[in-house]
Order: sequence, then structure tokens, then C-alpha cells
Amino acid sequence: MAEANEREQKNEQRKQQIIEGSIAVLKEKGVAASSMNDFIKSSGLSKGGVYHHFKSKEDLLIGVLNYFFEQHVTDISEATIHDLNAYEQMRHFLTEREEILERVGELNQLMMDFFAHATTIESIRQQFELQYCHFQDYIALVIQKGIDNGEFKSSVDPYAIATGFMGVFDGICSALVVAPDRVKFPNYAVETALAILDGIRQQ
Amino acid sequence: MAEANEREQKNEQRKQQIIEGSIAVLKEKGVAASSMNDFIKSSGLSKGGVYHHFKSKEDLLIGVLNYFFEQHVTDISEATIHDLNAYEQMRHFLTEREEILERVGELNQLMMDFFAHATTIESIRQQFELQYCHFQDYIALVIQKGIDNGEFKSSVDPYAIATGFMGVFDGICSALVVAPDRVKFPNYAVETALAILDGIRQQ
Amino acid sequence: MAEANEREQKNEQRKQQIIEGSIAVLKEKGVAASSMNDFIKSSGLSKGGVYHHFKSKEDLLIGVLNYFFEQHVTDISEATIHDLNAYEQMRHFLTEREEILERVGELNQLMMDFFAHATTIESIRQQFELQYCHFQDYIALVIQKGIDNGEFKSSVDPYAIATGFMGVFDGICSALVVAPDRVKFPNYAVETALAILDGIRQQ
Amino acid sequence: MAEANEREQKNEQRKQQIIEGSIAVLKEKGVAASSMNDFIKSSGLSKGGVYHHFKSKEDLLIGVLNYFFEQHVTDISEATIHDLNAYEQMRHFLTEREEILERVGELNQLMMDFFAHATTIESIRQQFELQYCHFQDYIALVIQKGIDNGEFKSSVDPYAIATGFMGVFDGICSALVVAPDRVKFPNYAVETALAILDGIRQQ
DNA sequence: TATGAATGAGTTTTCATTCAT
DNA sequence: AATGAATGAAAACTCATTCAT
Repeated sequence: MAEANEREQKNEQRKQQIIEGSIAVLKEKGVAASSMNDFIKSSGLSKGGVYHHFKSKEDLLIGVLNYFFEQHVTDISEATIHDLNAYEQMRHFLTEREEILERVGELNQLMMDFFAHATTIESIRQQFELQYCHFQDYIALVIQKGIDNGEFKSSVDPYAIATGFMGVFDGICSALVVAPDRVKFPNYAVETALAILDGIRQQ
Repeated sequence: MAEANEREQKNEQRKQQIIEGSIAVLKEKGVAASSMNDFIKSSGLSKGGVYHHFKSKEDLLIGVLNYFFEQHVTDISEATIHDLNAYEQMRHFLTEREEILERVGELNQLMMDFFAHATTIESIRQQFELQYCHFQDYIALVIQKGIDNGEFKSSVDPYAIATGFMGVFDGICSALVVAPDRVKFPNYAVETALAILDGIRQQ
Repeated sequence: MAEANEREQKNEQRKQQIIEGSIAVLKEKGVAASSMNDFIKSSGLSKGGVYHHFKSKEDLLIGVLNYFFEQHVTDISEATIHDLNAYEQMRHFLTEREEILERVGELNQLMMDFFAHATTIESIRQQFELQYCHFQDYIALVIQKGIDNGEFKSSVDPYAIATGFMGVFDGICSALVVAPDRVKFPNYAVETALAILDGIRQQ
Repeated sequence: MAEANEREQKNEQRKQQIIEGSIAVLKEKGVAASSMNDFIKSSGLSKGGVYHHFKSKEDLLIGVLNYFFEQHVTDISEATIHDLNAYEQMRHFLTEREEILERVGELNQLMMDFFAHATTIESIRQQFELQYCHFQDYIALVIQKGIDNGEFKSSVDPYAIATGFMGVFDGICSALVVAPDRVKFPNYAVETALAILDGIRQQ
């Protein structure tokens, strides 16, 4: 029993080792240009060794993505402060937790790259969808609360604004890849997001 | 002289023929999965024939992208109505020209796909950057006009809002790929964009 | 001593367990497409476990073949009835023991498959040769008896006819794989074999 | 037009060149053990060159098989002499055309090997089936003629005997692989086949 | 005895590109 | 201008076998 546990732990370590090597490769070369051989070289293991832990390239890529979500995307609901009203809650999220936003920006290039493969690799799309819905639901909920409180206009569709809110960040991150000199992240995103909040506020 | 002209025209026609075939392939298979052979088959020409007109795959891809921008991205400045103030101008753009937005949505999947390769293929990135800057400058200009008019708050950074504005559309289009059931396009984008406008307005 | 015996018995059981699993795999996938991993999975043991009992794939394959011959190929001499003359003996074998023939047909596909590897793997060829000679000797003996009795023509070469006799069965079994709709087994084989017997009979 | 023809001829030559190299490899290594790389090396072309002419290993293998059938399996109906009755016709075929039989024996090892893959590769099975049916029909026809003539017993099933007839050759060829010291080919096959003919004759 | 992580040469196939015609 | 045969590096993946535990 104890042995089995030890082995499993070692396996997990190995997997992590492979994933971390792969991330380094992916950051350098991009998803499309990274080959299994690259991941294998970076892992320090042999071909068979890597394939022992991940049964295909897709499998490894999903492993990387999961690791990413686990490590880097802090659960937004952790940032909730229950005393605040909806508006303050959102503001707080935008202005006080800037570290999160900055980290998002750093990882952005790789994320966008993965993201683009959501089109081609269904299982990657599903991973993204899961994360996306989670966020979308949470933000829509906060906005709904704001509507119920009378903070936001009753004409607001909480899902539209939640989607737009997230879109600002995703879209600006995309732009960062295309025209890094023209886009200041997260500043521009925060300013736009605050404008959205002001725009839906009840005067 | 006349002959030379005729020849050039035929050349242009051939190029277009190749590009149009390639677009059909790209829409069906995606950028990463489309091979030169696929483009060649769809062109009706031979290998050598296609390579005569485009010296590499990258070259052809850029040709496709240019054709795309020329054909499908209506120059935003055409939509300008000079009698309107900045706020009305933006509103008009969002609510009266919905056909444009819808077309953007349709092309989005392929664009996102191309976009992914902005990371890897520098020349593709440059094409996107050119287009991006063009739009960004134009929108920032309109917003600046609104600030000067006193329509918008003086604290507004026109480039931040222009960037956010575009980001909403790009970001929501991305989301469309990931979670099509959760995103209504262009509705959500328009509602968010209008909220931004309301948010930066001088009360 | 007793312990040593118990151990050996357990070993034999393990080997049999591995072989039976392997046969199931071989029937489903064919010899060429079956991997050591498949055999290991089907055995319920681990990699090391199987390799402990069979030192290589070839070794396991030979084990399977032996098991096969032991289990399924009833010793033809058991079917001998000593009161009968040679002609009746052969007839009896063909017409009264049809169950055997049918079983042969069922196993045929796998046998043919193994057989193909007789070319490549010398040790498999040797196993087949052993079995083949055993049968050939026995049938040739019966025919020789018939010649001595005056039942069969004295011009007959007993080994030629014995070989041909077996060939009819093997050949028709092969044909069964290639053109199952065109071959009725064992009917066609029995009819041909009876014709051979009639053909060598002294009128 | 002339050019197109020349090109096609050259293509055919290339294909033949690849096939002939492949046959040499197959004779030496066997079907199962021969890799595409081996065929490529033996062809003198590059990887892509071979794949230009044969789109997969299976495709090449079928090419080899066809070439074989075309080159080596003389159409049995060519051997027909119309003045002879059925019995003499069959005898003639067995005793006068021994060169054919001997050549069959020589090629036998490779054929058996291919044959074994009829189980695994459907397209190879189909090629064999085609050839098989062709022969079977022809022989059954001759036997039917003999029955109609009163040469053969009316109780004879022509397809059973035709199948058995072919089986003798196929079966003995198999035996040749397994126990070459115990099998004389084509002698044993001819003697058995003649016995079959005698066995179905009307006394 | 038994486990399963690890090895690495090997497999088939793809594909952007070149070049003689 | 156009053809298509040829190149060869690289791709993803397999698999019999070994060995530390």
C-alpha cells in the first residue's frame, strides 16, 4: 500500500517533470511548431519513457493545459470579499489584484497559442470551455447581484456584460501578440473594464 | 507593351484562382492541417504551377491574408458620417452596421486560426499588426474628438478605450470558438461596447 | 521437496494462464498484429511477470503452438481400428470422425497465420515439421499396409499419396481463408480424399 | 500527347523497378519482416520517390502481387487443347506442363507468405480470391465436361473436385515450407492429382 | 516471483521544396 | 509558364526487452 503510494507519487513527479520541460519548449517554439521529439528531449527521458506517461501528443498537451489552469489561474471566487457590493467587488477585482492580471499577461502568448488549437483539437477546446463557463457564470452572478441591489441598470443582460468583460481581457491579450508596442496590458484592459462598470451603473 | 500588360493580368488571375481555392481548403481544414498539396489540388494547377506564382507556403498564406483583408474588412472610415458627434458616430457604427459585425463573426474562425500563426510566422504577424494599427488609430481619433468636444470625460485615455473597444469584439469572437452555446454574437459585443460608451460619457 | 513440487505446479498454471490469454488475443488480432503488450494485458500479469515465464515473444509463441498441438490435434493413431483393412480404415477416418475435421477447420485461420511465420521464425517451423512428419509417417504406413494387402495398386508411392492426402486438407483450409464463399469444408476435402482412395485402389 | 505517353511509360518502368527491388527483399526477409525502408533502399529511389508511385505499403504490396500474377501465373486456359477429352486434358496439364508447376514451386515460399497475409490485409485477400475463383471455375468446367461426356462418374461434384485438385497443390506447397526434406514437389502433387482423376473416372 | 518505469531503434507516412523537361 | 517526379528531413508512434525495486 505504502509502496503503491510512493510509486504513484514518483509517477506524478515524472509527469510534472515532462510537463515543465514541455512548457519551456512551447514558450519558445509555439504549439504548432513543437514536436513530440522536442518534448522528449526537454524531458530528459527517452521516447518510450515519455509515451509511458502520456499516450499521445494530444494527451501531453492536455496535461500541460491542466497544469496551467491549476498553477496559474487562481480561482476567481477566492478573490471574493463578501462585505462588498457588486460594483465594489468588481472594482476590487480589477484594481487590487493586479498581480493576477499581470501573470495572466505573461502567460498570455502561450495561452493564445493553445487557444488557437481549440479549433482543431476538440479535447483542448473542451478544457477551455470548462474554464470559460466557470468564469462566465461567476461574473454573471456578481452582476446579477448588482442588478438586484439596484446598483446596475435593470435593462442589463448579466451574461452579455460578463462575456464582454472577459472579452476585453482576452481580446487585449490577443492584440498584445499582434501589436505589442500598441497595447499596454493590463492598464488598457482595466480602464476599459472600469468604463463598462460605469456604463451599466444606475445614475 | 500591351502584351506585357495582358501577361500580368493573366498572372493576377492565376494568383487569385490559387488563393480562392486555398481559402476553401483553409476554411475546411484549418491553417495548421492544410498542406501545400491541398492548395495545389484545389487550384487546379500543378505543383510547379503554384510554385511559379508563390515562392513558398508562407508566401501563399500571406497572399491569402492580404486578399482577405482587401475583400472582407471594409474600411471603417467609410462608415464615418461627418455630421455626427463622436458618441453618435460610435453608436451608429455599432447599431446600424450590424451586417459588418456579423460577417466578422463568420470569418472569425479562420481569422483566429491565422492569428495563431502570428506567433510563429513573423510575416503573418506583421500583416495583422498593420490592420490592427489602422483600426486602433481610427477609433482612438474618434474618441479624442469626443473628449475635445466635451462629450467624453477628459480623464479618458483614447488609446486605452480604443484598444478595449476592439478587444471586446476580438475577445468575444474567441469565446465563440470555445463556447459557442454561451456566447451570442454580435449582441453581447454590441451591448458591452455601448456600456463602454456610456461609461466614458460626461454626465 | 513437496514445496518444490507445489511451486512447479503453480508455475505451470501461470504459464497456461498466459498461453490461454494469448490464444484469445491471437484469434482476434492475428499473429503479426499481436504485440507482447497484448499478451501481457490478456494474462492479467505484469510485464515482468510474463517475461519471468517466457523469456521472449518467440518463446511464448512456441509455448502457444505446443499447447495447441497438445490440446487440439488428437493423435490420429487413436482413431485406428485394427480390425479394418487400409481402405476401410481411411474411409472411417474421413467419414466417421467428422468432428475432428470440423475442429481443424475452425482452428485453421490461426494455424495458417502461425504457419506463415514458419518462414521467418525457425523454431516455429521446427514445431510444425515435427507434427507434420508424425502425421505423414502414420498415413504412409496405413497406405503401405494397403499395398501389401493388395488393396492398393503396387505402383503407388505411399509417401506421395500421404503427402497429397494431407495436402488436400491443408490446401482447402487455405482456400477457406481466401474464398470462403467458394469452399465447403470439410465436405469438399472429404469428397476429394475419397476420390484419391478410389484412384489408388486395385480394381 | 506523345510526351504524356513517354512520361507514363517511364512511370511504369519506375514502378516496375520498385516492385522488382521489393521482390528481392521479400524473398530474402519475408513479408512480415520487410519494412518500407527496405523496399526504398532496394529501389534506389528516395522515400518520397517511392511514395510518389505507391501511396502506402499496402499499395506497394498489392503492386507486387499483381506483378507476380501477371508474370508468373500463366493463364491456365492457354494450356487447353480442345481436341482432348476432359480426362486427357487434365492429364496433359499435369504431365506435359511440368515447367509451370516447377516454377510455381520456386515462387511458392513467397506466395505462401503473401498468402498468410490474406488474413490480415483485406486487399491482398481480394487479389487472391480473384485468382482463385478464376482457376476454380476453369477446372470445375473441365470436370463438368467430363461428367457430361460420361468420362467421370455422375455423382461427382465438379466444384468439390476442382477445389480438392487445387488444394493438393496449395497444400503440398505449404508442406514444402514446413518440411522440405519430406516433400517432393511437384512429383507428389502430380501423383495425387492423377489418383483423384482415376478415382472419379467411370469404370 | 512479480512489478512497471524506462529504453531506443524501428515503424509508416507527410510535406515543403527543387529541378529537369 | 507549367509539369510532376524526386528529394530527404521530420513527424507521431510502437514495441520487444531490460532492470531496479
